[in-house]
Amino acid sequence: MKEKVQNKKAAVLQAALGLISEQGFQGSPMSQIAQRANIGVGTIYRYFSSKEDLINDLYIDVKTRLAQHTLRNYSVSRDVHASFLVLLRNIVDYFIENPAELLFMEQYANSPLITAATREEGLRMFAPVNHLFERAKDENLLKELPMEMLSTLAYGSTISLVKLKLFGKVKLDGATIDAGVDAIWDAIKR
Amino acid sequence: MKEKVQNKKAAVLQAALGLISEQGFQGSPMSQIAQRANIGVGTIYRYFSSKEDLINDLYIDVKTRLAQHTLRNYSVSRDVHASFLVLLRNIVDYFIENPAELLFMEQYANSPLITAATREEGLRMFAPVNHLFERAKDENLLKELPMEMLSTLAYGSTISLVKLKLFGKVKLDGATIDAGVDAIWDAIKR
DNA sequence: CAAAACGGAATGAACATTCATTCCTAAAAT
DNA sequence: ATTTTAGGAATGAATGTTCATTCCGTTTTG
Repeated sequence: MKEKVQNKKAAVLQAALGLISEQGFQGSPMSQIAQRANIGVGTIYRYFSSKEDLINDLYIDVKTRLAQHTLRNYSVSRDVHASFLVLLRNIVDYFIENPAELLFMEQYANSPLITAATREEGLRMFAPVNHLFERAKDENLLKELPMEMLSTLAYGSTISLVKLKLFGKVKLDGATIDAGVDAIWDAIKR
Repeated sequence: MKEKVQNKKAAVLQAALGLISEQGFQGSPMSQIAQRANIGVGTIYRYFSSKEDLINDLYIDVKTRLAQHTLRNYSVSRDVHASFLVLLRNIVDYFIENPAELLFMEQYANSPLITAATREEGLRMFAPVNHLFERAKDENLLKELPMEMLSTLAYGSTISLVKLKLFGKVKLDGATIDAGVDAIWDAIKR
């Protein structure tokens, strides 16, 4: 059944995500991935042609879910500032709920294991975000700095925020995180 | 001669840094490290008891140089805001000059390969930076957010800035980077 | 019952580490 | 001044292990 097929493929992806985020790609044997997914080693190769193929599929898989969550409650009708806060808060919430995804993305966002095509595909999913930045620029809300710099600053500090919440020694409540997101806006706003 | 000893050990560390930053720890065989350092494989084991020992030594090595460069031209007599800009700019400059160090640090700052003791030792080197943040807080210059959050935001966006300069598609001149550092201050300042 | 899916043993390549041997240098002997 | 000797440094072939991938007998599906 197609259902079972999807089940096994998804099981492999989930097992791989957990192991790779903890131990890295080279530190996660196919045998271990199979064991964690409760299937035989050989079965993995029915769904992925190689270990590299597996990690590229996983990259797309994670990025897809991230993009979906990021764009939750996002609407072009809302004003730019509010939209910006919603997007950042969505990213924060998603990674707080899914730490393995964060570790995986951080480790492989710039890895040579991820092919250019895969990376390209991942980028396309975030087009609305770029669009929002353009809108902000048009409305003169942003500092006069290269767009890439503004978005990179925003994303970089957002990730820092999540890491602090997940791995830091301090406890952060929702309000404090919101204040952090506001601080990020301060960095890029005119 | 002692000189030769130091030369070989340094050669191993340098070779390992280059390879590990590009291919990761598990992706960098001792044989390849030896080859790149122009020595025999066995020789590595005269200086490092294991591959894990090597990466921990390398971590200290890199962190030491980073701390030195970060604290260049830093003086407690200068005012807080100026000191802050100097420190961040030093970090940016160091990593721009040493991309392998950046990639290495990003990959292993939170890796289980780095022992708690090693991490601890690395942290101690940045005591003056924490001190500066305390001073800023005492002078009421910072937002009323947890210290860890402010420093994390600052460091995270600084690293983003460097990555943009190193791997981004846009060209960034010194003035633009300075403007970026200013933006980071905007994020944390009251 | 034929075809597809599965599992895990088998294979061969790659690897970290060891260790018997060689190399180098500098002091001792002549 | 030349040769001998000694000991630490360096080496890389050999070892045992781990791993990705393949292969093929078994089970499940339709």
